[in-house]
Amino acid sequence: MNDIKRTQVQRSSETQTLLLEATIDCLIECGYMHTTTVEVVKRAGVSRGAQVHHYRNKMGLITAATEYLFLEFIDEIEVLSIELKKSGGDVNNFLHATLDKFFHGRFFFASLELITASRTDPDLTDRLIPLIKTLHQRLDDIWNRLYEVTETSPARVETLLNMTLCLLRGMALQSVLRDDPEYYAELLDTWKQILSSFLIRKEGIT
Amino acid sequence: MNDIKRTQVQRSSETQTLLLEATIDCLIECGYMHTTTVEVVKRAGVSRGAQVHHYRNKMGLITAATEYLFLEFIDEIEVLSIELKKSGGDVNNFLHATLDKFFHGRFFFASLELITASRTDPDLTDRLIPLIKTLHQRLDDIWNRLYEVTETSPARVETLLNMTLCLLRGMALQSVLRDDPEYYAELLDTWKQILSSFLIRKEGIT
DNA sequence: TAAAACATACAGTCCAGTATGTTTGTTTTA
DNA sequence: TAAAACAAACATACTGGACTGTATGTTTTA
Repeated sequence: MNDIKRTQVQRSSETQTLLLEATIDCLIECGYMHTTTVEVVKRAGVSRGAQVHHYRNKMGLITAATEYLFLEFIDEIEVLSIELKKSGGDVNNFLHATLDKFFHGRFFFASLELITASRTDPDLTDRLIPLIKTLHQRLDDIWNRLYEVTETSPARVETLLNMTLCLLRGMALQSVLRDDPEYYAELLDTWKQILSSFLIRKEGIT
Repeated sequence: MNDIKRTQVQRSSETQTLLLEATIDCLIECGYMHTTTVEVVKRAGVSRGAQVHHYRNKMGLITAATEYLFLEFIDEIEVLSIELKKSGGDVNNFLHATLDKFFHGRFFFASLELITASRTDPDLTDRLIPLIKTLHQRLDDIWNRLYEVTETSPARVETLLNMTLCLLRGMALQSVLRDDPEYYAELLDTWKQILSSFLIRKEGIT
């Protein structure tokens, strides 16, 4: 046996991570509908008993995976924003990077499954709302630390952030049935033009 | 018996309508995940045998219901655009009406269920793509008949339509977990301002 | 040796598809 | 034109599979 002795907390932590990662992968590849506990434990390579030991039921597993996913996403954005500050990039850079996270990262499509499922599941809704609120709060903070609006802007910084997010969300959703990179590039380009005439980088922070 | 004698085509047509309506209702109220053939026939008030007679399997039922839904939606938009032409309304009116259809009509949330499900179901994707294409083509036509861009606009009419749709889509999706009418009103208002500086109503048609 | 972590087996439920039987409407024919 | 033959529409029952939750047994660490 090549069994290295692990502490209980190590064993727990490692098994939990395996389960949460598998759950997110499953959400993305199979959808909420086919994310079954059986499929998750199969992907995680642990037994059904282990899953049930750490997460009493399916809802507990889904909730924990969602929290895990959201934290990962916002941490990535945080890193991005710090790099942007350092490198002195412009609006487009951050926007582009955020878009990239949306389209090519695993955040959006996993969220899509969760949000769609929660629409008809009050239980899930109750669990997701606080998690989403925290996420948006942290996004607002990051955005506000980076930008301020021009004098002629028709909106506040938060409004422009939220419009950007809605636009990205709508584009990502459409991309499920329309695979057309040029189309999305054109939309995004137009939006960048509009946005950059209203938003300017905050000065004074290197 | 108060059985009125109906012809075969009448019987078929009425049963099919019952089934399609029930399917859409079920998609909205239960979600794709819980839209089972059993639940649909219960809502439609017909037997399982009747359903299977008209739609060989679940996929056939879903596909037919989707086509039904899309036709209904685009017909409503068509009516709206004709009324707009007659009354000489502006961009905001049509936009507002379209938004209303998105949020309060049954089109968006049923579509959301279908699109999300199709993301992990190649079979469903194949069936939805042609339906979606037709829908967007007809929307493009309507929009092009109504508007033209200003000389300073950064985009073509289609691009602005599609940005509008993405924005609405993103807002509607967010509304699942954030019930905040004022928030959406502010986003929409800002977008209207931006849009109206780029779009003008076509002349020459009463 | 007690408790946490993990594994296996079972029970109840629900669903899609199928098979087969019954009713209703339509066509044919005497 | 009325009855017989046929086909379409509708109904019921069964089958096999999948999933969640639970119960109970085994291994690993403290």
